[in-house]
Amino acid sequence: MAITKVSEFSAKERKIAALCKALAHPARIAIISFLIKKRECICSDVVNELPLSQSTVSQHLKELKTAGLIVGDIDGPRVCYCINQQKWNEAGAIINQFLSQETTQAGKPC
Amino acid sequence: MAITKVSEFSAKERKIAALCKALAHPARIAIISFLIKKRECICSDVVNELPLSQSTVSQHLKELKTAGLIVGDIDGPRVCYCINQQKWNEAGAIINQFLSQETTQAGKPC
DNA sequence: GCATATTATCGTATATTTGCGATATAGGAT
DNA sequence: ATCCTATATCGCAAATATACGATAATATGC
Repeated sequence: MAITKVSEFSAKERKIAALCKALAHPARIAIISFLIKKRECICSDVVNELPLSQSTVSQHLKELKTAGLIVGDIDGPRVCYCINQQKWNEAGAIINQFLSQETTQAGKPC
Repeated sequence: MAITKVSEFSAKERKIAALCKALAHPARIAIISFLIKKRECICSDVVNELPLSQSTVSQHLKELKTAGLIVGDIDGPRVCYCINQQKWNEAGAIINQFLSQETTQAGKPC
């Protein structure tokens, strides 16, 4: 790829793309769904739920955490994960604003 | 990666992830925004708009087309691109449904 | 026919992602 | 201290994605 051109796009464009990227793998969609359903759970619960190894799950969790969508609270030897309510709502608002732009101003179907 | 585990997830999870993946690059966000604004345009218009080469833009357009989000209509030597209204709306509905799940049933902030 | 314009595809280089096993780290229990 | 459990991280291999130049394909104009 030589040099990535990501930095040449606007902050908004990069933000939307980054959020979508965090959700661009079925494992991460499944993790989010599971966390919403269970409200909170530890890493090993997720490992039991998904067809992936512990290290791979840990990686996906890290990506979601880096994107800010989930939080991990250390609870003794365990880590209790849950949705970051505020960031989740923000992300939803940003993505939905993009998705719900009006596309039918004129009438030409191309 | 040895073997990708994507197929072991549900169709719904894969669908959401695939749509997000199509939107997971700022160039593709910029293309969609541009198409919405201009209503329709040819490939070279997009090339002039983005800081990327013609071949790279063509690749991004192909990904968006494969995801079903845009359509390319051949118009002589040109290709006129525009948003696929129906698919775009469907995609918005699917993603938004996922994003707007209720996350505050109980009260524990984790 | 030939030249030009527009777009797609090929080939290639590099970057990133995905996935796992092995290992490290940290806390709890005995 | 030692063992066990739970997570994170490292190292590696393979798959994908990003990017570009070069080339092919297609349509138009001459």
